[in-house]
Amino acid sequence: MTGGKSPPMKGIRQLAEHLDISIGTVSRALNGKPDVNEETRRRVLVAAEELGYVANQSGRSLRQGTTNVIGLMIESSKETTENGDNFFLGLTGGLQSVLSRHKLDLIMLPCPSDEDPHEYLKRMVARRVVDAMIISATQRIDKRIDLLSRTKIPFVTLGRSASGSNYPWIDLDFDGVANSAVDRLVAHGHRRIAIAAPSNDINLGFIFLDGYRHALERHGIAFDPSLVIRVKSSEQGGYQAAHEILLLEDRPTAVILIYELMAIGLYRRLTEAGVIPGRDLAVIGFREEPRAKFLQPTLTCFRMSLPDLGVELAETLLATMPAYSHFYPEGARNCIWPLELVPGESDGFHLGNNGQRRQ
Amino acid sequence: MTGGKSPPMKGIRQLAEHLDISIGTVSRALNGKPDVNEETRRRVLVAAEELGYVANQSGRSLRQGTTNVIGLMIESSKETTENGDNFFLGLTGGLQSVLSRHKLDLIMLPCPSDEDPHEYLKRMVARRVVDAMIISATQRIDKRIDLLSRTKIPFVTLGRSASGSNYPWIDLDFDGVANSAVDRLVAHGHRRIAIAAPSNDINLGFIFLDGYRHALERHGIAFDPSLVIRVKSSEQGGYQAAHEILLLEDRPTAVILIYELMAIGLYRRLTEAGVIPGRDLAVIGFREEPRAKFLQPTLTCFRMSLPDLGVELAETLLATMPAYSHFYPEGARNCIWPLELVPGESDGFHLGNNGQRRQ
DNA sequence: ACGCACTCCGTAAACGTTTACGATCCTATG
DNA sequence: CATAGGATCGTAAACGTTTACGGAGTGCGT
Repeated sequence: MTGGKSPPMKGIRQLAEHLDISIGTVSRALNGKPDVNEETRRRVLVAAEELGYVANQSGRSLRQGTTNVIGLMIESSKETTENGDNFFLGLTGGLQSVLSRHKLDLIMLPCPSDEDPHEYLKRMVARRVVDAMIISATQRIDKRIDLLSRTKIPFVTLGRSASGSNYPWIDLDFDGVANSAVDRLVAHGHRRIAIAAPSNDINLGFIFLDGYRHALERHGIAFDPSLVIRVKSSEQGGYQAAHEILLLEDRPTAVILIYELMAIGLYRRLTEAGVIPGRDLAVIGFREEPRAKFLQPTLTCFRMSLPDLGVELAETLLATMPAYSHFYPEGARNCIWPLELVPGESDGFHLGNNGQRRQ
Repeated sequence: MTGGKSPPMKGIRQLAEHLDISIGTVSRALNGKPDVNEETRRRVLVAAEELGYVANQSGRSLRQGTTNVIGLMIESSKETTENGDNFFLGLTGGLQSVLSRHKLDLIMLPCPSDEDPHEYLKRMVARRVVDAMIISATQRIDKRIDLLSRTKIPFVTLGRSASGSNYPWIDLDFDGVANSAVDRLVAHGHRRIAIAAPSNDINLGFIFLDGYRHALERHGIAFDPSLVIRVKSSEQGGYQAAHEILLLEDRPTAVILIYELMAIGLYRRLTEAGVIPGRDLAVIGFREEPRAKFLQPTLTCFRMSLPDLGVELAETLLATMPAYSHFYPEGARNCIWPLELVPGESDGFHLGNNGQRRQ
């Protein structure tokens, strides 16, 4: 029933002429400004709906200096691409539930793999295509944070950098995960626990390793550098990790993986060597994902709610934006996001020998 | 070394004043227009780089009526979010490799799960935030196609609808996949082949089933409606499918899944019943994905190159855009994207009994 | 009758670009 | 020398909005 007669609507001017009202009043009516008769407002809204008029974003942005768009930057590195994108999609639901309340739209900005993320971000920011930014995969030292602070673009990062802490970030509780994993394994009698993590450049890996060391310390277990396997967070990395573990003289009885995707490669290499995960080597992975459910034996790993994390990110971001901060007086920032352990079979707890070798 | 002295650059006017050149000339210099001295152009470019000037997108869009942004709409349905997939991110690389050649940027537009995709698209289109659209998950009858055609926004769909065929689309070769799967199973002696597919509303399922029927026909096998299992394309759907298959009186010896994620649920239910995939029931899945590699026995499925598909999509889209069509004179449209079979163990071919029961 | 306050609306400027048009200068050609 | 024409640049209009400002009308109290 709607629309279909006049040319598809050029702009607010046509709408004003059609109503025989001034263009300024139409704008005020549409934007809920006070100085307009309720009856006229109704007429305007009806006509707008009828003719399918929606304000041109460029004109509006140009005038207001604001775009009403929040950008979620995702760098489609080769790894990310392989890993899958349900992480970001999982986030969007929660993000949008908060943003839409303020009539803000979310767009995802995939950084081309052949472009420097810093340059890409710079371009996007300079072009003023978004009002604020959410960035992830934070490096230990990340130029993007300086850029955003310097240009005064509101932002929040998923993952903290090592640099100054005076910016809003949210990070996963890698420390807690490492501690919890070690605790669980030690309680099961394990003393030689390996860890597979990427280079320390990724802050994630750094914190993870740190938590691991502290947990060992807490249990009076000496830290053995040879048990730190440096591999990529991928299937191949997992294969490589298993390979190196098998070569160790005093072979560990357990291994903690920083990423569940590594488990598939690890399983494969172990199986080749006749070593059965869960029985001969306890395995704990990091994140629960649909994929992890494919594994046999099922992987013990950690779960988090992506939608809830999205909500937290959005609220933290809005709290830093002058136009919206009064909605979020707490200004909650620098949150460490908890994860919950999901028991599986890969740590061997389901087997009879839940030996309380706790000396 | 770059930037850092003057206030972060307001606009082209400041740049012009700084150079003591008229604003028009600066614009022409930056945009590579001919009427400008090469020496001045150099000066302008240098100064722009130095001061970190990048044209404001809103101003530019408003004047030119073009945004230089291509939108990839992704609807984050509950299934997509939960399932986890690398599909869209896998596409972006190929898309961008083509788009960046024309200085076009790609943004991903995630439709909120609580908003009608059609309304969402309408909003985005009306606001003129993108020059063209790529939409996916096409329904058999999809209002979005009418909307885009009516408003004359260039677009390409991934997946064809049942309606008029006079628009650019690219679709996966479900027909070929179904045929190839049936051929393979029949060559192995199977006669009772089940298929698990979603409702016919999804055009994908419709075409898949159609290919399946034709393939059976070709081999002189009667179509048995009871072998068509209608379930959701998810893990639960797979479980459900296995359950229903096990209940059938004249149990099929093989099953074709429309989505590899179903395999995990299917495997689980089969294992519960003591039926071993690959030995007692041949299984062929649809799409190769990192997570399919988690399965034991490995899944026979079909592979495609997502980056290449992205390239094809981008080129098809550009071919329909007046400003770029001359780069793609073929105007290639309506392409059916081929897939390649990846042999695994789940179809039992690796076992000795590659029985040539071919009557 | 006058002024004041209030409601409602129209006018026009401004946002940052791009670009059509015309002006200026220079060179070559007659 | 006059002039045509090319090279280079400046001027100003236009894109579609929003919004500060002021004007017209109305009602009310004095």
